[in-house]
Amino acid sequence: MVTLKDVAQRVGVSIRAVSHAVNHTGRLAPETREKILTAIHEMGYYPNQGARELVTRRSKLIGVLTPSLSISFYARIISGIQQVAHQENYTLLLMSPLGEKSADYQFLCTQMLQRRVDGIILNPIPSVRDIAKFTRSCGIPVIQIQNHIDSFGSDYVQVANSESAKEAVYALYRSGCRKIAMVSHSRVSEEIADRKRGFLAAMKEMMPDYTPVVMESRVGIPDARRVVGKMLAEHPEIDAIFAASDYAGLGAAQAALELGRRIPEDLSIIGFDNLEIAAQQLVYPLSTVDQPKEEIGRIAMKMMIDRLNGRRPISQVLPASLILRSTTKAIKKKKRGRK
Amino acid sequence: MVTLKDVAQRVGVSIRAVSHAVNHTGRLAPETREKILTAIHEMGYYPNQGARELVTRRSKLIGVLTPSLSISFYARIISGIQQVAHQENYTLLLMSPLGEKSADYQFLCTQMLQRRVDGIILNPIPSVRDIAKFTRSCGIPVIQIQNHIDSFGSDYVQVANSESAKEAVYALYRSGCRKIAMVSHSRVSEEIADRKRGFLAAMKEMMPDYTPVVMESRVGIPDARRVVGKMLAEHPEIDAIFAASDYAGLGAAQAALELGRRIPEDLSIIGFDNLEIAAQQLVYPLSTVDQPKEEIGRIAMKMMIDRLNGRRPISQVLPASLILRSTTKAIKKKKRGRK
DNA sequence: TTGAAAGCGGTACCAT
DNA sequence: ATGGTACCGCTTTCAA
Repeated sequence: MVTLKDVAQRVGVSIRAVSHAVNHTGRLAPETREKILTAIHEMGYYPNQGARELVTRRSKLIGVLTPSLSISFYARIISGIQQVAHQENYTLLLMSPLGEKSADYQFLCTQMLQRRVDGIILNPIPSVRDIAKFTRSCGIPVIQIQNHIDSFGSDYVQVANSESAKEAVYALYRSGCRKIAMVSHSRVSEEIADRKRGFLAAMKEMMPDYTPVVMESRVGIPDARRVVGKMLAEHPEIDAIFAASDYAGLGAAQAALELGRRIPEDLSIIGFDNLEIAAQQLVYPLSTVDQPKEEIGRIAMKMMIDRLNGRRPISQVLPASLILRSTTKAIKKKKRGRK
Repeated sequence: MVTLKDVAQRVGVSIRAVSHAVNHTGRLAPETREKILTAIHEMGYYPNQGARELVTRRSKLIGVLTPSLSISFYARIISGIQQVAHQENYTLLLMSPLGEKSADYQFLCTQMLQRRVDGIILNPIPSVRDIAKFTRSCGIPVIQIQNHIDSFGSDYVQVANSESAKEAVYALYRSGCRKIAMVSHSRVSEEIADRKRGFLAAMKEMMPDYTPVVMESRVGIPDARRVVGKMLAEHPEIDAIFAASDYAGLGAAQAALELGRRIPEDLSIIGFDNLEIAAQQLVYPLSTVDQPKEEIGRIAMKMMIDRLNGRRPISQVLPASLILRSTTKAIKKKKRGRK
């Protein structure tokens, strides 16, 4: 590997001169700088970040902790993060645990600490609390996505869960549905709870006398399918389901189909997240609430950079938009129709 | 951040002692070591990898270059890589380009070089050749996944593309299909070409007198759908399609459905890759050739470690297995039926 | 404008 | 068994 010193010797200047040429900093005679730059190019010199970090105390590395890479949802968020990281010359250390155990997460934290990441962008993961002590102890900034747990500080970006849930209910109502149920998730997280709150509020607003059915499933299509199967058997009057996630929505669709219900004529479904898997259904592409994933990522990284530069970023709650596909009926009324 | 020196002062030993305690190396009195270890724990000391790298010339960082994170296929491979990286205490630098431009890739290479990655695991990406010069010039080992382009060296792991394609054709044949067509991809890559070779060989073997229809689409569902629509219009006799990828398979299914064909009665389809999106179709989960993605990742990383330790790993061609789901008819004959 | 030199946090060699 | 110390590649202060 060619070093600063090598370049300096070759050009016949001091190490310092080369350093400043690389970083576009300090005062340097234009001609000297020119000579150095061409030498750098010729010799294929690349500054050693590790060495740099040692003296500047900044690794230019951002840890991104995510539950699983194979969920396209997070991949899109990461893509957004990447976009602004790229501009600002930061490198991402993408970390996701092998299993669910909190030991796995501790391992990831250890790795991030050893690499001296400048900050951490935290997607919602289980056993979040275990990690808090790591990040607190070394005092590196954390930006939370979707969650905002106090022990990680106050910087977060998320979607308007409650309001979006309301919009979904309104859409269902306008399309003629009245017996609207919800499938929520049992592993309680704040964002899911918010969606449920929004659902209940909207139901109360539109139909004060009706008490909606709400059931809970574990995350994933299979369990949602099981739960919705039971739900429809017990409450055959249900004509629409608002699902706390697209997984739940897809599970609901599967259950309904198995029971011979037509979608959307007999049962309408709206999911949440707009996962690829929901969009790409050949036969029943799912109506859903779209989270602006890349935008979320971009904003999170921008907030990170603000923090790193000593500024105080402001946490954001983004609007989510309804995407009506095949699992909802066309909306009548005056309002504009399906998307 | 607490340093070696801090720990040494606190315990009252030399820096060297602490270093050896951390690395479980060198000779040390058991009691000294014990004292040091507890101090390390109490003080929350984490060795600075950057500093380590400077002297050991090993970053313990492996660059993983991948076309897109949001394709679950690569996520699964990465998961496999992760598993063995974890064991061997390597950290992954996951890199994927923002766009398709080769400038993007150069940027990623620059980042990897600056971080002094010990090696690169290379998934099949466009403009692969541009990258070769980077990796050659610094002479770091490269393990290729799926491809094996000579300019990157001779270490690769891939699936038996040609043989697997043959198996798919046999399965189609045994289920009673005779007019079997193929949808290939136009952006020529060696793996796709192999699948096509396998397809043609099997067809020639089973039905020497029939010249199968082969058409090409761009990667992605929409274009496959367009191409297959045309194909079925021009050749209505076609009763089965072998697709070079699940995207093509899904596009084929969509086109067939639009033309009023029943699946699998009128048209059978087998894809390739076993993507999540193909498995999770509510109504037409796709029959496909499963690539053992995690296994591929694990093997790639193992090969990487072998290289890094001066051993010469042997490149591998793994078997892929047929997964028959809803888009193929039950196989008659003596052989065992659907999975 | 430019060069010399200190020091960042480690490792490893050489004494003791 | 343990301590002292040179040095890895780089930034940055200080003098010239």
